[in-house]
Amino acid sequence: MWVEKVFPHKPYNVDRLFRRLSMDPLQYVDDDNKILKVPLRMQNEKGVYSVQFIGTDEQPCFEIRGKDIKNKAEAVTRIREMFDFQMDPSSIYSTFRKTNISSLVEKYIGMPLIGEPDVYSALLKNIIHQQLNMKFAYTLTYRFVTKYGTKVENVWFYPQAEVVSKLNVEELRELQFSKRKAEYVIGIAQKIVSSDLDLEKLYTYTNQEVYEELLPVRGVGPWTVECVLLFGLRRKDILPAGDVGIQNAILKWYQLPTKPTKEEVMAYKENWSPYSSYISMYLWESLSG
DNA sequence: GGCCAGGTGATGG
DNA sequence: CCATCACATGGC
Repeated sequence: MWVEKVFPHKPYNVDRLFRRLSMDPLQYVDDDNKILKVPLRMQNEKGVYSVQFIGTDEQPCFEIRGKDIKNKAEAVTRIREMFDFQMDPSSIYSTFRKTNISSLVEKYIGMPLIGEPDVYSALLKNIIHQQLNMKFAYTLTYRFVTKYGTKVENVWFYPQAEVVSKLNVEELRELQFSKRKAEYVIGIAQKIVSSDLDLEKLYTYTNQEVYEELLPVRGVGPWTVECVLLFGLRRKDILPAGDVGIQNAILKWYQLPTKPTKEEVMAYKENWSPYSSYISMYLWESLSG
């Protein structure tokens, strides 16, 4: 067993981190002891790591624990990225200072970007989440992962493409997937298995290149690409302008007469660059408190 | 009961 | 190239 302490910049809003993860029934969240457990695949092996908060917003500190010492460096790096421990709230704040949405920023500054463990999990999850209310989206993902994924030490791993590629539409229909959603999920997995689609190389791509790579894939539209960029690749300047939740949140915070269109949302983005992903998180979070 | 949900592809002009 | 529509089902 090894332990590594990490010290994010302050303020790090740990309550928002735990609150958001708690919405997902697949997450292992121990709110009383401020412990998360994280599933990571490394060298094709599944490992479970614990992340415990032991500081305060003003003096944030996390302890990361794992078993196998040979994976320590990579695990720590990936967990730092997943929970945005390198976040620099003062740069973010000074960017958002100039904008006219200060009440939102004041309320959520210090909330981290919260990533998925890997790009395939991010893609899979966001396809399942397309066009569903959040409650049902989480339920559907839960059914899928608890049926086809793997549980290690009470922590769920999403199934890999090899497993998903062998499913058929009918069995996903039984979980209450739509026919088309089932086709998307299976078709993408088959593309990955046949090497028509390589998600690993996306890490080195620009945002534009990621669009060009993913948009032609059946089942992947602009919203899904943006969610993969934000949650899978952890890009900091993503604002999913077509997202109905973002649109509703902007409607509310700017007290607009009607819900803004995608183009109208896009017009806000330059004010929030290069950190618009944080505004996206704040806006989503503001819909549930 | 009707409208909406952290969309997308297919269709028809 | 753009507008419209079907898709499935839960949540409220």
